[in-house]
Amino acid sequence: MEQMQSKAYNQSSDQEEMADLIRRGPWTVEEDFTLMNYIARHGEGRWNSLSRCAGLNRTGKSCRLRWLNYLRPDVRRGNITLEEQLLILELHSRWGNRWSKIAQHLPGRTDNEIKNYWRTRVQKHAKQLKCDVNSKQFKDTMRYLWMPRLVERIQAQAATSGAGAAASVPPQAPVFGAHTYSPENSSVVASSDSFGTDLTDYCYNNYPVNQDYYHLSNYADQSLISPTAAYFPQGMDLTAEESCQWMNAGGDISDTLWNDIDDVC
DNA sequence: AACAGGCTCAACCGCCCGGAA
DNA sequence: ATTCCGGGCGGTTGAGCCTGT
Repeated sequence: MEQMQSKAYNQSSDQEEMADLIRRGPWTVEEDFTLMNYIARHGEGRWNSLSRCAGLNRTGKSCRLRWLNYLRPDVRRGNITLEEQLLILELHSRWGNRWSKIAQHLPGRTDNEIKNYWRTRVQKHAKQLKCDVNSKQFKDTMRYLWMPRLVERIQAQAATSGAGAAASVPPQAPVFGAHTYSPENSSVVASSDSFGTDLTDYCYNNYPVNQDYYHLSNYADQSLISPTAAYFPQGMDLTAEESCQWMNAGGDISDTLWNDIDDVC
């Protein structure tokens, strides 16, 4: 650690004096404590002066990042849930790499965390499929295979969790109007924003209160019972047959994808 | 047990934007 | 109108951990 921290200092001659003052690299417990204490007493913002006043030899940016991504009390860490994964896929298909915007709809998750999830999990699959993450091919795979699979697994999870989970469903379980989750009513394809809005609003409103309240089974109707039927509707860019052909053409790749989807899910 | 390769994620970088001076 | 500064954002890096051999 000592080595790493000393290595982290700038080493150019002109910057030597600065390097003595400005620390970089991993934060120590003491620094975290100092930052948290200062923010508790004075609030956040004006990060450069905050850093100075708090006696932290860090850049303002570093302090801000540490606070927002790690120290903030409402930061949630740990595994991204199935529901969160689905939401990320959905929102990313709408907004692209607007991580902070996506993060706003996943309470407690930081843009950094979502970005990392996307890069390590989602991009990995694009790589395995030998296609670009922004290609239509990969987006179709996500839309027609990955996301339905996620919904399927979420349902299965809800079913196996049994009455206990059911009991935690809020009295007014969101049905999201007449909308069911399928690609055509997702804003990915259709102009309607209703699914995304409803879903994200629901997540935002309920997730911080009780995680159990947030599960997609509540707004899934019979169309989700058979994802393959529900997800390859008429008029889609890719028909079920085309999708199957495309996947089968991949041979091992398709098997790998399914396995990976299960792994990731 | 030791090693290599892959993966994760905290942290940094560079760019951009908006507001104040 | 211009410059400066704080803050936000997406992209990238690399140390440490994990896993397979």
